[in-house]
Amino acid sequence: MKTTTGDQALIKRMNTAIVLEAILREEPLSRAKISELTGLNKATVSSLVQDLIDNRLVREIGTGVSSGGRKPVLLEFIASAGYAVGIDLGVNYLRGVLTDLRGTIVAERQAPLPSPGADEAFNVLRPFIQELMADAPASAFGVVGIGVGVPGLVDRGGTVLYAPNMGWRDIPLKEALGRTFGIPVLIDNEANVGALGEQKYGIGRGISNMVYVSVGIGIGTGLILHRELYKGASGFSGELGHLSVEAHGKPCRCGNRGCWELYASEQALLDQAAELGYPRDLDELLAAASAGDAKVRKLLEGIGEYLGVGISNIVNVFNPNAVVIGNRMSKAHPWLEEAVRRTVEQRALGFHLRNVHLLYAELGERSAVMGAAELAISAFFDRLKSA
Amino acid sequence: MKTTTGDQALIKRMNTAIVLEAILREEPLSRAKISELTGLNKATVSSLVQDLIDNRLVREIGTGVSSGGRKPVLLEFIASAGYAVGIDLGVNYLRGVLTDLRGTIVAERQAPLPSPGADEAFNVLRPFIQELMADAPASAFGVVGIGVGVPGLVDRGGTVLYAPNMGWRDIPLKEALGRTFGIPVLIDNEANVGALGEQKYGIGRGISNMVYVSVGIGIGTGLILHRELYKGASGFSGELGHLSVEAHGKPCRCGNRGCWELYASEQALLDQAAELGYPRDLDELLAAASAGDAKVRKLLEGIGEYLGVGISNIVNVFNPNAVVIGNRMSKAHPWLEEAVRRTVEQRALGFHLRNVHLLYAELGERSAVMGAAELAISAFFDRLKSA
DNA sequence: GCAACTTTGTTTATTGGATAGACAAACTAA
DNA sequence: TTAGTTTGTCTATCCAATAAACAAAGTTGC
Repeated sequence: MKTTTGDQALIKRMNTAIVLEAILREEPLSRAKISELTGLNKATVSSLVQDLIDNRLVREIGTGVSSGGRKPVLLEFIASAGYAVGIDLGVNYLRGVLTDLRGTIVAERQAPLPSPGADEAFNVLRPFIQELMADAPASAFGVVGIGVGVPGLVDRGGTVLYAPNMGWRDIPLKEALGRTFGIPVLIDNEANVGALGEQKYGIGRGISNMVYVSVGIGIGTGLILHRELYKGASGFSGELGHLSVEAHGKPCRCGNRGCWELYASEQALLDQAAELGYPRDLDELLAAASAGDAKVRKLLEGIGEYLGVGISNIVNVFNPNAVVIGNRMSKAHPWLEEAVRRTVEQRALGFHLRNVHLLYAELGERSAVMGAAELAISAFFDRLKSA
Repeated sequence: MKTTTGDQALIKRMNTAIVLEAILREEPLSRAKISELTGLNKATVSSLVQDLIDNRLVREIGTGVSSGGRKPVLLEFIASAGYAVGIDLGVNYLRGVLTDLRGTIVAERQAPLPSPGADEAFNVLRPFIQELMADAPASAFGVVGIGVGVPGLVDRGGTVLYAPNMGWRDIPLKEALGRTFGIPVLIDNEANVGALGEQKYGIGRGISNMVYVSVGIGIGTGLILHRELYKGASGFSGELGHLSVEAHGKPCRCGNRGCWELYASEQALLDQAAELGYPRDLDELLAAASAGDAKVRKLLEGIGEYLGVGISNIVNVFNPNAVVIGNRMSKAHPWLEEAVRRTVEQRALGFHLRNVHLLYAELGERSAVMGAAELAISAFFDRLKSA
């Protein structure tokens, strides 16, 4: 009597999601067109659209041009029905955005993170998020969530199990932020959110199987398989930076030997450059390369080759549609590209090469923040679907 | 008027599948228990069960013991409602089973494959399958499909793109068999079907994320992620045998260098053994190891270590619940186990090690045939669900 | 052996979402 | 002005699931 007939409700939720997604994909759109596109009956579409309008997610924006009969009433998604906070928590910086529900940036902030201690970081993070949230205009749903990308392993409960470069262990970040702000909080690894950012808003838009390689001081990876972030048995996976590419190579702090990131990361580049007397600074090295410094270019080519070695492995293992290189090293793109491409073409299996694209992050330093915001946005849509 | 009310039908199919799966999982089962287990209303369950009985998939097998009231009527799945053929097409052998819908072997056959040419193979394969099908008892659905595992790359359309050890290129095996037998045919890579076999009927029963490592002359792998075979962009993935573990190691025929299978396969073992004057035969080497031959044991330990190197990579990349070592080398299990375990514990990331089990194939030489049969069985169930 | 209680499974009336088809409104084209 | 087209709503109907009542078949305690 009170229960909504169990599964009758499910099919309504499914169809509502189908209608909403059609609008999101092909705005502006009439009811008739939605019916045609989705195969749902016109009456069904009308009813579901009315619900969406009542829920302030969709609005009518006037009539379109006639195609020989009554003019269609065009519908659009109300992107300003809610806002999301995305945070990129770096080892020594903080980057944040406030976006609308479509991922358009409304406000943006940056701050240094002087000390990496968890308590200190939290004391900086709290007002930082508060200020971003204060920038949100009045809206139907308000700020729908906070997404955070962190440089470490995160479990399903949003606890940062281990962030070596910050010295963190078992920091219950999600719980702490959730208690402070009282809205949904989503935490994930920096590479995972970067992957999400590029897949949703960047160069990887719409790609089903994509591997995002975050090349910074270390190498992290985010796996998007079947359009979803892949997580392993424990909720974290894809530590491809610790894929051993030299079985008897240098020992790594992770316990393994010959890990990929020892040969292909920014750290590897800086170490090699230092041996030649260059400063330990990526931007200065890139300036030198730009000015024509042959020794630096040679170094970059070496890094590119090792990147290619690891990417060949990735291609053979995942047979993805695209590999996207992101984070700080993507700035070196012009001097890496050729060596990476050549190495991968030499090493990866021919059948797999056919379908793979080697791409460089389009959002640059914003891959992670945008992905973090996307975490919050998609969690919001998921809640809509299941309630 | 004629359309089955679009989505009303979907929910019935979903619920029917839920009921059927409950019966499959916890036979024998009463209607009341199913209602309790699934949360579906008793009346709904009764109605759906009646449909299943009408469709000859389920039957009543008498009453169970009372728990203080009317005795329950127990239901069971009719495993003999149909049969499936599973074929393991090897480089020089043919292995086949006929199973019922639960995967119980009803008939089994083996034959040599004298010449690996595609036409000759097909001439042997056709009567081979015919004889297996002739062994099927009369049943409601008859033989519901043929699954085949082949040692090569298979595309989504069931064409064998490349089987190096058989010299095959672009052989439309699915189409040929489909035309001959007029029932559904499913073709997949040997390692993929092996993974499926172990995950459904072997040591990996019920495991969500599992990597099956088929160690034979080469190394193939089958990835089961989220309980499903993972296929990449082109429909084939998981060529982990060609994961480079020595970036500057031996060149491989695949074009890469230092591929894992060059160091950890049966071929690697036989080559090393031959250098020491041993015969090129796995069984003889295992007999020697069994008799206490220290040199052979040392060789096996070396193979185990290299297996461990690759498995550490797998663990770090996929964070699976289990890694299952199968195919011919699983026979060497007693002399590999310790070296594999030690190496993985040294090299894989601690957080990932927590949840991973190192297992050896339980079905032995039958992993692949059973997985092939499972391909046909699950395709049959999928057809039931969608029609 | 009987009354009271339990459990199983079916029957019946109701609910709610999707649909087909009719229809009204708004427009084009000739 | 008239005929035809397109859009969107309305209405009657269908169908699967459900709650509640009910019948059938047990058990248990005295």
